[in-house]
Amino acid sequence: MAACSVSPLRAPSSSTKPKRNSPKNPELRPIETIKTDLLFNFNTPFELKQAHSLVIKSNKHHSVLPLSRVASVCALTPSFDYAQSVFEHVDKSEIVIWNSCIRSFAEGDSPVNAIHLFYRIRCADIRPDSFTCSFVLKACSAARDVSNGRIVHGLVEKLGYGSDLFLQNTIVHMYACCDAMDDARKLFDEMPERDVVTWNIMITQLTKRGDIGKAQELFDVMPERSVRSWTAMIAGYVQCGEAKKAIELFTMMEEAGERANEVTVVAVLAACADLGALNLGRRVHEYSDRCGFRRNVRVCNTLIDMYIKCGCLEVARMVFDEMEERTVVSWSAMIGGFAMHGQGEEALKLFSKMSRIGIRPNEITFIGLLHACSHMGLVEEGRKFFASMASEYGIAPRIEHYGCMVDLLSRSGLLQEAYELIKNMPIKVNGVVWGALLGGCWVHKNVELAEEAFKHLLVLDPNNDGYYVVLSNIYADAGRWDDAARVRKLMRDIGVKKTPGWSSVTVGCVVHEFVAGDGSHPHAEEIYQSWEKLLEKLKLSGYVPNTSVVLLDIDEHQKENVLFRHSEKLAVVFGLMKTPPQTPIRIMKNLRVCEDCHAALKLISKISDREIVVRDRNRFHCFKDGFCSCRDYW
DNA sequence: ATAGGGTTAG
Repeated sequence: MAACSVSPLRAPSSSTKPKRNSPKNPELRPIETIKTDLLFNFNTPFELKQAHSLVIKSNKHHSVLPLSRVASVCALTPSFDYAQSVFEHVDKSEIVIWNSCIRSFAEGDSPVNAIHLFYRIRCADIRPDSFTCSFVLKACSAARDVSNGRIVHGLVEKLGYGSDLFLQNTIVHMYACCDAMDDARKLFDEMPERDVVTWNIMITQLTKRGDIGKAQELFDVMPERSVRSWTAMIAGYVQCGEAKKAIELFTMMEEAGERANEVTVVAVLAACADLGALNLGRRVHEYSDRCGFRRNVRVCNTLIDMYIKCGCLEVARMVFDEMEERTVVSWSAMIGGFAMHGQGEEALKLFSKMSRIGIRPNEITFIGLLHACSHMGLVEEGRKFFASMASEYGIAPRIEHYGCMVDLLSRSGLLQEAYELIKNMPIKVNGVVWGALLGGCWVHKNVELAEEAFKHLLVLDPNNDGYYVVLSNIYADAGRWDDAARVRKLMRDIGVKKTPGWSSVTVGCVVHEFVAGDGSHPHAEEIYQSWEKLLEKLKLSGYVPNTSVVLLDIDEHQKENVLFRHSEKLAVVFGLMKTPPQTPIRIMKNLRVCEDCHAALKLISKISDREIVVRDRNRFHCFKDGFCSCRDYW
């Protein structure tokens, strides 16, 4: 294959034609072996010839499948002209066989082979047709090989296929995939004629690059839209974290009379998962049932994820149990879901079941498992899983896994061991890892190590307000008020702003949002009055406001007022007011629940006989009868 | 035989 090494795609002189070599590895294998391999399992020219003779004997030499297998092997061995001699007696034209072969390489694991084969075809002076070009361009996209892509582009023009719309689309796609967006855009702008696919390619590629604005511009002006155009935009908005816009667009799509397909459903469900939009999620679930989309594994996986992130673990489990086939993604989603909901035992049980039936875990499965161990304080179990990643499954732990381990160790009070783990990590430490140690230092009151962790955080992630808040809390807990104040001053000096906390609660089909201290809500007056009444009952049940979580230099009374306006309190009061008794209240919050709200919510669940499900930044808290599913360990 | 969306974690 090194015969013509100048440019793989230029037509060669005859001297560069590969020679017909004798087999390098003529190991003799009994013919029966080849038979049982169904003629397709050969890799040396010698085996190839044996297989060929079998193809002829079995009278299959007219079918493309064994022939393109023969051709594929030739592409990787020095038997190219032998393959050609095979094709001489076939009723299909030779280029058709090569095309099918290039295509299967282009769509397989090693698209580079498609490019190698194309080069051999050019070397043999065989004229590519437009299909050949489209397949090899597809391979260039997959291999992100823009230089060969450019050469094929030139060749397309030279061979007179330049005005073929199919090929133009493929070329635009190729440039975009190879990160040559300017070339793609230029070509797109210059195209005399475009079809809906052309527009869709541009839109999809722009959204993949996070350029949702430009994608929207094109979407707005395109002459006609297909389901795929809508889907690309919806998926694009989900990808860049704008789930609300995604759902708006989905509504518009329905109004335009377009019917969602499996891919649309996946994107919309992902948006519901992000927003905790259970009602829409349920509607899409029913729609998927009616359309038979539940046969699709990805639809089910996304459904599971949606229910998990909307706090409906049981429904997620039902969808999981009803699936016809499950992939590692299904198992990982479910394991991670149990971990997120504080049901570590279930997560581990599911993992054993998964292993028993022979599904190999991937790196994401382990993130769920380590989370589960962390939430249950299962240090030994976690250590074992962590070690088994490399030793049993050949998966190198990534930074996220180290983060989980540091979290597990430091939450369990093994702060020194966690610190050692960080110091001996074979990969670069990030803020999340130090942040996990800092969190452990808060729980276990270790000021010195907290200072050490914070030192690194100040370098790695100085704009993250959470770390200042935690360190300040640690000082406050230790009675070191001056130091706590110093941290707050440092925060001001650097210009780090505290992320405003918000919570949302769903009432009927409407999501109501509350920001901490919210006086602007239309029902603010009503909510505050309700809170005062609730507060009396809370105090009778033993609630004592924990003002230490308020890090402002104000007096106790003012601190209480700040505390009582925390967004999750406003949201739960509103939920109690506006939803029927006994129904669960579902709340979402952008930050972690503070200690005081956590204590209050436990009591509220008891006093008002309600299940309160709170989706935190990290996990779920399910408050019921005065207890929380996190067992106060979060 | 030809081009364009999608799942788990962070």
